[in-house]
Amino acid sequence: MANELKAAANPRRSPGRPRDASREKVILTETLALLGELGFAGLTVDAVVARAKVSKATIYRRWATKEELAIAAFDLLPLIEPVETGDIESEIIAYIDQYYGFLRTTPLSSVLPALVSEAMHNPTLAERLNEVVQRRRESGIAMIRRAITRGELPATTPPDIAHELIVGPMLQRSFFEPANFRREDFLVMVRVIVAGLKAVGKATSSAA
Amino acid sequence: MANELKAAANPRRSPGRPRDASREKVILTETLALLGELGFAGLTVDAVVARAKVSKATIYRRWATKEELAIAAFDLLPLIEPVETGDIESEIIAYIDQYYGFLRTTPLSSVLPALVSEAMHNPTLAERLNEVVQRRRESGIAMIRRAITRGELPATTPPDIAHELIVGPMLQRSFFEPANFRREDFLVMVRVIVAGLKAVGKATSSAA
Amino acid sequence: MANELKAAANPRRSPGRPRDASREKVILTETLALLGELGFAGLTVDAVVARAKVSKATIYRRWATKEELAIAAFDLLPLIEPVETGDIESEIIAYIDQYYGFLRTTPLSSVLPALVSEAMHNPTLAERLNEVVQRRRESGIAMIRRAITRGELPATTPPDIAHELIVGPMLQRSFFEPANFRREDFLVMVRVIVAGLKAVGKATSSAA
Amino acid sequence: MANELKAAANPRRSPGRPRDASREKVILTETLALLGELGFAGLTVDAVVARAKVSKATIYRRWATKEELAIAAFDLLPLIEPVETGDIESEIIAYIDQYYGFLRTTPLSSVLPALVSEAMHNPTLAERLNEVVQRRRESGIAMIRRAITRGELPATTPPDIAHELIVGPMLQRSFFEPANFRREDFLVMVRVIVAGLKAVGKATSSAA
DNA sequence: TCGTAAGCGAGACGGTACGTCGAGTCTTGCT
DNA sequence: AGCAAGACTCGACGTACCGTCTCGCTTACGA
Repeated sequence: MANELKAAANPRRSPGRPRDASREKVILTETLALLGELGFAGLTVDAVVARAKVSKATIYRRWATKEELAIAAFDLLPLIEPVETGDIESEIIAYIDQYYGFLRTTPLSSVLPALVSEAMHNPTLAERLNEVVQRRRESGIAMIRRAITRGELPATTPPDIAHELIVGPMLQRSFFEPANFRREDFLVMVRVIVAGLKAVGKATSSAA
Repeated sequence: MANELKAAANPRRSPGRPRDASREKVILTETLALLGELGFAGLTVDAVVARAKVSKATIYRRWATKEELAIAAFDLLPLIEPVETGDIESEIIAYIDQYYGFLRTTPLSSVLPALVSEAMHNPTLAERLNEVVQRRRESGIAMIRRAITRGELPATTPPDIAHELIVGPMLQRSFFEPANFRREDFLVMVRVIVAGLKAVGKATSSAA
Repeated sequence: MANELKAAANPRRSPGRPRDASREKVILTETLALLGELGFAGLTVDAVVARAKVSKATIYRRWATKEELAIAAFDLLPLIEPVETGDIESEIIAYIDQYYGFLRTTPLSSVLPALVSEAMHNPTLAERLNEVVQRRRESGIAMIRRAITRGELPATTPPDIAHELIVGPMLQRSFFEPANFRREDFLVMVRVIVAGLKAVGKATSSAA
Repeated sequence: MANELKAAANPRRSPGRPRDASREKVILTETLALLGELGFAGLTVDAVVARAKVSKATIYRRWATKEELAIAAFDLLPLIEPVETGDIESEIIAYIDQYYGFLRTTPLSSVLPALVSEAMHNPTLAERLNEVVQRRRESGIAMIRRAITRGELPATTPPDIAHELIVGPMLQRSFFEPANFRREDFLVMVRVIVAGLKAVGKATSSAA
């Protein structure tokens, strides 16, 4: 019968009024905006309510705490999109340049440390945060992998560790001296890292 | 009379009862303990008051905000004390080991990101935080300098940048994956960094 | 045709699916139960929804507010049914006994004051409430009238006022000291009221 | 020493900043005003906060719930002050007139039923309410006692029950038909009650 | 037999108040 | 002045309830 067909067609449709996807969007957009203006500590759910013309219940129905809301908003931020030039050093520089762009134009630098801090004492949040951060790392690691495939970096290079060598100093600079995010310093660091990776790879392979 | 002598000896001595230095100690100790137990977000001044048997006024007479209090407490943490073995690679590893020790036994990982987050929108705090962090860096940079003096690292090595290459990944790991602070990963990273510094130094000096 | 006959027979029949009368019953029953358990302030429409397995829309299609719903539920309560013994004093006592029974077994004492309170600032509700209360008074007033007809009470006795003399103290006791609803006190009061009505009636008629 | 004298003079003085009595006054005054304007259901603590320029904490430090606050405010209302004319019937009429005055000029009629309703399911509140109501009854009962002392009412008259006969109908009228609080009706009722009390007293004493 | 109009359960939605909690300030009496 | 104690203002938190609305589905009637 028709009923059976319908049920079969969309068996998982839950009853009741479905959630309004547009609410999600408005909420996260305004959250992100407020995060940019005031930082995480200055973010209040009441302000989101006021600006998104949404009820508190609608927010808390979707995210359990202010922190989870912030992560969700944070997750809207664009990913870094590595370019492939064939020269890993310049690729990494471009990667850093993009990161720097985000740093200036998004609430990244305010949200991220706050969430990290909170995650230290909140496993649920830690997991959520980890998912998001992990996903953001992928494109960078892939960039390293391509350089290995190209033979530009040694085959024994561990991509995630190489990536960590790049991102670590960037993170340190953006957290502790965001005003001194000097490109020339990173040029030096990238040169050291790439040289180091090559040198260590050579040693390893010749040892083998 | 004795009074006149006292006044003459310390002309800037303000009138009234002098501050009780022991209060400072109790407050900071308890603050640090609470920071360790609950993290920065979980820290409340009322809790400090309760545990230190101190009045709120006594706290706010010394530090203007909860954040400044946290920095002051944080500043009590011991510094890393590099050992000098003559081999920079093993020295760095020892440095990392000590850092890891602090990570497990102090509220470092919780306090630091919270303060960073707050500092992003609060210049006063940013400056205070910078002072403290800067001081903590010094011993590590000195360690690099000694390696240069010994001739172990090229003379052209910029000590602060070298230090940043080491600390960055450590920070990144301790913030985002504190549970995976794996020693073997750092062994690899340190080898790459040292090799890179040497390689780049050689290239630079031969080019000169 | 049959259709025309039907339409003619019930010309005002509105189109669409007719209301399900069973819903009304379930809703009011559960409302009354909840009213008994939690009182008016503790009553929530959501709880009615949950227990009656009914949708909110179904409730609000029938009653405009929680208050109206409560009145409707309240109106289900049985009326007092006076007995006729030929002796007005014992009849009144029986009347009070019945009232006391309701007091213990129905949410009367909780619902009534709440509705009264609300009615003070809500004319619509006040009118609805008045209708219900008025209807409940009738049997008691009729009891007085029969006593007048029997000649037991003076012909000049105003039945509604006599009734009010009886009900007033009962109400006062059940509202402010429900735990002290002492039968012996009412025996005294009834004796006074009946004696008073007779004495005043005699004076009035002899004066006339 | 002086210390001991002081301590002895005021041994129960609790340490810390004492509560500001003026806050209490402002809060209760505004609560009463709002109660009058909006009734109990319309009363919100937030509105009290706004009008009294007081913080919520200051309110909740003193009263545990909105209901207790309402009782406290309610308790500010003036008591009925019976006049002594030597004629109990006219005294009762004057008593009723005063009550009627309060009914029109105070939030009595809105607050009282709401509190009664709530008290039915809240023993703590019930007790608080009972204290207040009991105190308000006293002057009326004393009025009856004086009439007994004067010999105007029989010595066997139970004062509280006589009082209840008067107040009951008044309560019933003010709760259910506040718009029809007709003086002439009460004139009749009072005549009946007084006549009844005298008649029953005579019967009792002659029987004895 | 089919379409139209309403009823129904489920549950999302805006709004509003609740009572709690924390930061930072102020006010006591005492030192 | 400093100190312990604790009241005070301000403002956000997360919860709960009201009354409205929007889904997909069902039920009756009338064309």
